[in-house]
Amino acid sequence: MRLATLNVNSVRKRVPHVCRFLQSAQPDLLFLQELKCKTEEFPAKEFAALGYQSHAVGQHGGRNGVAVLARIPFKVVAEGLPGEEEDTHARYIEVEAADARFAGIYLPNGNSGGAEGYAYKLRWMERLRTIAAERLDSFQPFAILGDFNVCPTALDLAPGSMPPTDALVRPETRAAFRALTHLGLTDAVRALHPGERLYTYWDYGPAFDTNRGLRIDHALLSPELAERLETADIDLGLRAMEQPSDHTAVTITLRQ
DNA sequence: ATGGCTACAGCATGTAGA
Repeated sequence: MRLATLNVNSVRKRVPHVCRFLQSAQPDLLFLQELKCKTEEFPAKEFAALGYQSHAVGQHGGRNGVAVLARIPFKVVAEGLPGEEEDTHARYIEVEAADARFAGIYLPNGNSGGAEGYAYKLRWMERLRTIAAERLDSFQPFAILGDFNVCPTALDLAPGSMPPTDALVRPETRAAFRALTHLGLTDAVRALHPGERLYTYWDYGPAFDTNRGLRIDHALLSPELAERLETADIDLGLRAMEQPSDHTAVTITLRQ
């Protein structure tokens, strides 16, 4: 089974990129983030033509938005992250497929909106930890894929590319990420590539050519799925295309 | 340390991204 995640930075601008990725990587499930469109504007037909059914959670105002594309049967079980009723951001989708639960997330960046913007990010991470704990307590195979907006360690960003006060690397951010993984979730890319400098995001401009990037897109696996982990790879070709997203895709394969 | 990019809303720039 193949699972993938990609922050598209506007899905309508990235239809060719997503289609190329679907055809080359052939994921069973692909989670998208930063749709930047309303639900009804999601280009479902283009993906259906390639054999992928989809479900989008869009948002008014051209911000956020998450979706799942699947070539296997799936059922959407959540379109938002529980814990804050007044939270209208489209940042969470959860599906049931292949006898497992998969969450696709777009975790808040946390650099805008001042202190409240960062506080929202930390609250969101705590809400995610709560949900992850519930899923793990029920012993259902579970994974979280998406744009976490967290560089977990110093190995996960180009040296000197960020001030230590940035919301992606702040100690409180990293502690919240560890609180999540310490529940018993495995960082798939890091598990198979220990010690390697790998990035999933490069700023627009010269950053990709000079490989000054960040590793902020992750796949976290419950023990049942981590035992089946076979490969975890980052698609550099997708980021090298014309008019790309500033992120690229992470793909993992599970045995069976 | 960030906006030198990019995208969006909506029509001039402001906000956000990371």
